Amino acid sequence: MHVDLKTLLKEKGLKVTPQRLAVYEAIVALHNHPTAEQIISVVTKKHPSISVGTVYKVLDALVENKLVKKVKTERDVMRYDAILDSHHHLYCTETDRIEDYHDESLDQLIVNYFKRKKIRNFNVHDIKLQITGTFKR
Amino acid sequence: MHVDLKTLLKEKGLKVTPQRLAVYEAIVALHNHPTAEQIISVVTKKHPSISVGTVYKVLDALVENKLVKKVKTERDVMRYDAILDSHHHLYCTETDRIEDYHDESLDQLIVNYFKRKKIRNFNVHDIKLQITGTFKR
DNA sequence: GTCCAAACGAGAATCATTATCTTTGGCGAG
DNA sequence: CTCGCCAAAGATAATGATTCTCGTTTGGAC
Repeated sequence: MHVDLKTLLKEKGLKVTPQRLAVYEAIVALHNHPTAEQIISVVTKKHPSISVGTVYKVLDALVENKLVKKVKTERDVMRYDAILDSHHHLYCTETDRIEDYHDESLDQLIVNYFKRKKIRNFNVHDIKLQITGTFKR
Repeated sequence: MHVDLKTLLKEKGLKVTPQRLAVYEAIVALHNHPTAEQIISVVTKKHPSISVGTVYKVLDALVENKLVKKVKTERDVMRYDAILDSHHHLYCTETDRIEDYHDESLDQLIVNYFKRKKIRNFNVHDIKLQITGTFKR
């Protein structure tokens, strides 16, 4: 079950527009970190009148309000992700696929580690693992 | 002491050119993950005849041969880094500064963790931590 | 229904990065 | 040391994702 975007937009004082709903739907439907290009392609299929610039503006607005996440890979364009919670990423070096990786006990381990060991001159807000490798066939 | 680039290039069967030396020197001198733009600026100060395209080609060649690393941040252009070993990154959300973070016991902890717990359908090659936060003043 | 800031559409502009094509020069063979 | 080949450099055009501009439309408070 996904949160209702209409409600979230209203809470943030943002207008509910068909364009925003369409873009958000597209991201949810595509899951797995689509690029702006993929999002545009899906959105314009249903709503051919929505312009490219608008999709980018909608994405920015959603990111700004933490309804969507922006991800960047080593050799790639931006990717977007309907937000859920903080998670790690598996990067496949062969196919460029990105998958989410959730692992609470790993998170616990790391949090505990940094509870004991501080980094000099640095306040840690968030830690994400970038796990590169290959998917088994 | 830094490794001698000349030797490394020769080993890889690459030609030793003043342009490659200059670019590599610039990265080493700048440390802290310069952008291509910063590298170009430093390089052309000493060697005004080196063209922008060449710097990019040199960077590609160095990355290709694992003499330099390419890093991408969330809202930024590419950054480069003279390679030494695998390390983690501290990202400052306030200043956009990136610093290396080495921590062998942390690496050990994580390696051990994944030695016990495998990820379904995925062969891990490398794990990097992306630690975001702020530097203390 | 009216109003107006917020959002949109269309397309131009930006700018980091790539590609193309010609010229140069590193360096191994002789 | 000289030659010749081919990788590499130079100059510049092209690309392409993203941003900007500006005139038009519209969500939603009143």
